[in-house]
This record gives sequence, structure tokens and C-alpha cells, in this order.
Amino acid sequence: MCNPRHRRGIEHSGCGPPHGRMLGFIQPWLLLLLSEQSAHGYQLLDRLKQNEDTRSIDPGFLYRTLRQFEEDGLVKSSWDTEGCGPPRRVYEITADGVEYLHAWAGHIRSTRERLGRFLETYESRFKSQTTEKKG
Amino acid sequence: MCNPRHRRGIEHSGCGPPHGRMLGFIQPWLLLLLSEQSAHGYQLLDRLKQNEDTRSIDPGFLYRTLRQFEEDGLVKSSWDTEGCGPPRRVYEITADGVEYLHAWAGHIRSTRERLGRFLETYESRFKSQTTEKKG
DNA sequence: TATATTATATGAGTTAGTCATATAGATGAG
DNA sequence: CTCATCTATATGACTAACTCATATAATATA
Repeated sequence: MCNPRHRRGIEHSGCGPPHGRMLGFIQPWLLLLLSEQSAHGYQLLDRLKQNEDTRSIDPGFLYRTLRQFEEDGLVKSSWDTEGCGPPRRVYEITADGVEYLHAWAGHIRSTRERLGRFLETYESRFKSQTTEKKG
Repeated sequence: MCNPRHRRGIEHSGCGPPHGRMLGFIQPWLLLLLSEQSAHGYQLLDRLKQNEDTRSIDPGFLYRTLRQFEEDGLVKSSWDTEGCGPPRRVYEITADGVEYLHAWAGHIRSTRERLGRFLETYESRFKSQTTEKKG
């Protein structure tokens, strides 16, 4: 974990620091993956693990999230008992799910802009354009 | 609130949707403001309210965050009993606080990039370059 | 002396996410 | 057949990050 709290003597104890948490960005990835094709939880888990941005997903959280999505009508599921291995609950995205994905993307876009505004202010204070160049 | 959950019939009940929460971005703003000049909580509250991105700050959370920052050595405080009104606890950022602000900015930068990668994938699926243009 | 304003603070609750672990069918080894 | 392992889904318990309501107190004003 490249958590910057492990520098020098700064051992931040409580108050929401640069941590490694997911901050609600596993869910849109789930919907996005399901918008490509239906899949069961374990498959989604595998795919998320192949993406560095979503690598640290917790299986319990994933399954609970999918169930919650279903309760909210964003996906629907059915059991696949054919093929080998134990039965799989296969999730399919709904029209509402797709719509919600779009809304989520909009939210992410605005969050990204908000972060950009913070960084602009920050960089104008400290004049340290490091890896970013602004247009 | 421009919360996208209030469209059509999508009334998301539980599972982390496009909401309006702060997601740990009030703290870097606090440190950034304090890096400009020392201030007491109520002042910071006022300034955050002038920025649309940080408008919805909860006073209780702000004061607790400042105390936590102090416990973590990111700021230090002293009472200002002069002037009018009740005494003010004035916060001053420490060297560790500045360093931590830099680390936080780095985290925000990488979060922003991560959001960008999601949006790229999303947009390539749905071919809807709306307000964004990519380089 | 009542009321409002400025300023700080706490208690209780919720939600998102983490960590550990349970369950169960399928599969393969011996 | 039995034991271990893999695949797959799921739950319990916890913590962190807030949110909402409210308390407290000094000072100012009516």
C-alpha cells in the first residue's frame, strides 16, 4: 500500500487521510461490466482484480452490493445450475441499471471536476505542477 | 441538490449511489486554507461555505476534524480571548500538516486519474463525449 | 432579563467498506 | 467412500466517515 501516511513521523490515527479506500467506485464499475455482458459474482470479482483501480475489492462487499442492486432494481438475477461447479447467480443489468450507470458517470465526472478545482487552488498556492499539465 | 437518484423511478435505497457526500475532501481544503493563514473554526466554516464544492460542511464534523488534526500533529491551536465575542480557538498548520497536505494532494491527483480511467472506459462503451474532450 | 449571535463542542445514529469466516456443491486424490 | 480443495455465494461483526440534532457558553443587543 502506497499510503502516504507512512512517511516520516506522520502517523495519522483517526481523521480520514489519504487512505486506500474505494469511496463508492466499485459500484459503477460493476454496472459498467454488467452493461457489457451478464455475469455472476465470481466472474466480476475476477475481472475487477485484473484492473489495478479495482483490485482490492472485498468479495463480501461485492456480493452484498449485487444483492442491493437487485433490491433496487438495477440488476436482476437467475441461477445457472448447468455447467460444472456449484450454481452461479447470474446478474443481468436492467434498463434502470443502465440509466443509473449514466447518472453515476455524471456524478463521477463532476467529482473529478471538483477534485480538479481543489488541485488548481492547491497548485496555485504551491506552484508545483508535478505530473499534471493544465490546458 | 442535483442528486441524480431523483430521476424517473430510480429511488436507490441502500448501496452507495451518486450521492452528495464529501468523501474525505473537506480535510484537504481545511489544511489548504490553514496553509494560507491561521484561523478559527467558525472562520473556516464561513470560508468553506463560500466555495460551492465545500458548502455543505457540518460544523460538528469541522470542529471534530480540527481536534483530530491537532491530535495528529497536523495543526496546533491556541485560545484567542481578545476582541469581541466568545473566545476562539485559533488553529495554525504545522510542518507536518503542510507535508500531509502535499501527500493528500498527491492522493487526490491519483484519485482524479482513476476517475478519468473509469470515464474513458465508460465513454468508449457508450460513445457519449458530452462535456469532456479527451486529448 | 430575555433574546440573538458567535463560537465550540458532544451524543446518537447511519452508511460504506473491511475483515473474518461460514456454507455448500463439485472435483480429484488416495 | 472419504478427505481435501476449488468454486461460488453469503453472513456477522466491526470500523471509519460522516450526518443530524442539540448542548453549552460568552458576549451583544433590545
